[in-house]
Amino acid sequence: MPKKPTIYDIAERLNITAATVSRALNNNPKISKPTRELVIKTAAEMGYEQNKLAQALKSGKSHNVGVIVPRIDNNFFASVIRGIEEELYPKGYHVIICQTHNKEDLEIRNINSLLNAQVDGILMSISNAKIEEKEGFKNLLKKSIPLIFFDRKRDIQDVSTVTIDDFRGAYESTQHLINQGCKRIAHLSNDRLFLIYKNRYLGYKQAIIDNGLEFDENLVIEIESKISEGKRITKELLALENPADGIFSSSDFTALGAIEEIKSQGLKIPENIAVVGFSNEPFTKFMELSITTVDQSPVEMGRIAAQVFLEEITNSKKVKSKKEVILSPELIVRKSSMKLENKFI
Amino acid sequence: MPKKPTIYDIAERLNITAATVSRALNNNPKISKPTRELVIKTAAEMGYEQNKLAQALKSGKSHNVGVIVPRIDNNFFASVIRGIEEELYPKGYHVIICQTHNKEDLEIRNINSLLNAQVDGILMSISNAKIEEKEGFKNLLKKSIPLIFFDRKRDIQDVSTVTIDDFRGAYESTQHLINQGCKRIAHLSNDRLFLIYKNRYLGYKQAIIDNGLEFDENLVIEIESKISEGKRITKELLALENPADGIFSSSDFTALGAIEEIKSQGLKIPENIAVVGFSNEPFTKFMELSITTVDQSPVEMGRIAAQVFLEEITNSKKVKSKKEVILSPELIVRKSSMKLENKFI
DNA sequence: CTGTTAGCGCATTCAA
DNA sequence: TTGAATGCGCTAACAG
Repeated sequence: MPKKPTIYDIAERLNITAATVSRALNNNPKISKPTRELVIKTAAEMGYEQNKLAQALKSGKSHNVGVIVPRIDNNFFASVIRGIEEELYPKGYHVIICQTHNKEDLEIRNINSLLNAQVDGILMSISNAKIEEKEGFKNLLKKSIPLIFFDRKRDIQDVSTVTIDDFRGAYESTQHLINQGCKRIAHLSNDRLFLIYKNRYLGYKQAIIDNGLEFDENLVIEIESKISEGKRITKELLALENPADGIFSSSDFTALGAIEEIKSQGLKIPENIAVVGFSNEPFTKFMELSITTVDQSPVEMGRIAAQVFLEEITNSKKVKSKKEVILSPELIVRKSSMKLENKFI
Repeated sequence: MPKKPTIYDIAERLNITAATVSRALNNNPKISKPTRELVIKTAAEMGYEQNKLAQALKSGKSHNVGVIVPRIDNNFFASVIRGIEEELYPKGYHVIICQTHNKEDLEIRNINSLLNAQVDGILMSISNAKIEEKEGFKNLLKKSIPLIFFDRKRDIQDVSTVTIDDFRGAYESTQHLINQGCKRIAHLSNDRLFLIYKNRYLGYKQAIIDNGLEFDENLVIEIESKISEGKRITKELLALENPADGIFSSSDFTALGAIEEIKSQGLKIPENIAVVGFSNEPFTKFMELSITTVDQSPVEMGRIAAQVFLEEITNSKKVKSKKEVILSPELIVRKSSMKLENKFI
């Protein structure tokens, strides 16, 4: 394995100095055309490749960004990461992945570890419901590197965010269920310290109220985003004396659990109970009883988050500024909520 | 934003030298306990954090590994990456993600770009059917860093691989279809320059022959792993004068396309045609007509690939050696191939 | 046990 | 336009 040539090796071969080589390779204007061309040609011959580590150490820019998500094998997060990578790779950035598994301490360790690695920015979907109270996070805020939240965010000064309009997504979903004739709609929520769940809850509530239906706090339940949890809680909901005739779930997984439970009890979907999920996970489309859901355009979300990062890194001279991007949700009506008589609504 | 303290800052404060600080921080034995403790305490007070870039430049180890996949928003690859990340993070490595979108030239650029970034190893599932012929790849082979192929591999000297036993997975799938009574089984294949597809084809063929059925090359079709392609080709298959009564697909996506087409023609699954896919994508399980498929334990595959990397990085003094890990596939029988009379086979 | 020195590979300032 | 010198932050060899 031959040692990698450095700019010194090529300088020596050409009887010039490393500085000149560096300039030639970096399109520095202060260099003669013949020299530049000679250097570039020789570099190619010698199989020279820039050592980005050295460059990074010198410049203070690693050209790496860290992305922190609960887990990557989840279509939503994977798609966001896809968008981020696609946007950043052409600009010369690499994407470093960290998973939190929803462990609060692991998230903080991820942050520190990325900071040590000198990432130029961090894009994350948080796992700590009150992340702003953690020491490790405060530490991150003090740095001058861009920090961007996507999807699961908290409102924190100087931290830009990219989300969809969760309130609207929830409002439209609930309105859709009401249009289908539902009168008593349950809401499978999640920890509302996370703004996305809070906003979905608020959108749901507002739609109920705006339509003159009775808002019943007992029909709102906070559970983890798991199929089994959806099942478990739906069993309870169905056992109520006055059961729901519609379910708006803040997660496709709990919606799926709900559907399984409803079917196992011999009830019809959507006739007896209509169901709407959230996120447009692939399985919601492929199922025989396809699930109505809200699309969050995750790839786009990733792209935008990456763009916000690029803007912030560019305008870094200016004062820190916060940018909030809110994408439009798209309600995708499928069989789980489409009652026959209303097929075209 | 206060400037980050370096070991010099803490050395100055303590009236000692940076070398001593470095030693204290790195658990070097040649240092007195009081000094070490004082340094550690002071470092903590000053909010010191190690700059891994400098360490990397000095040591030649970035503690980053590159992972190259066609795309990340695909459950199989996302799960492999999950496994890799989980295995490597505790060892102090970060995972850098690159996507090829199945573009051969992009894959080569990804390799170069990761090499520039001084990654300590590359784990990849290839997009170039004959990657060994590409200049950029030969270049990578010359380096002394570990290279590991997972899933989509090529047999190349010195390159370790982690795959499942595709031959066996295919053989068992086909045998299963035969057990269900299928006599004329089609195979939706893919570019067989990729060993995984070649082996699946060979396993299929062997099962046909071993069972004394007629092997008909016309029933083997190479297509891209897309739902639409599965649909298109199934339409052709069904139009044959002597159509198939079973389909073994090397991809869940083409299997899904096949199922959609079969159903749209009013045929029954599995009664008229039984279908088996490959990969155990989540949707195969959630569908009403769940799809029989072969599980590749992707998270495990990622973990193993990471372990192979760690072994190679550790034994780097020795000669380069090639390791081949072959995981067991697991046939998961579901409705798409389970004929009623054979429910328990 | 601790200090001194040097260098990883590069880009940039100051001279010439 | 080019060369010489310096430092990014850290570690390791060599002294002492």
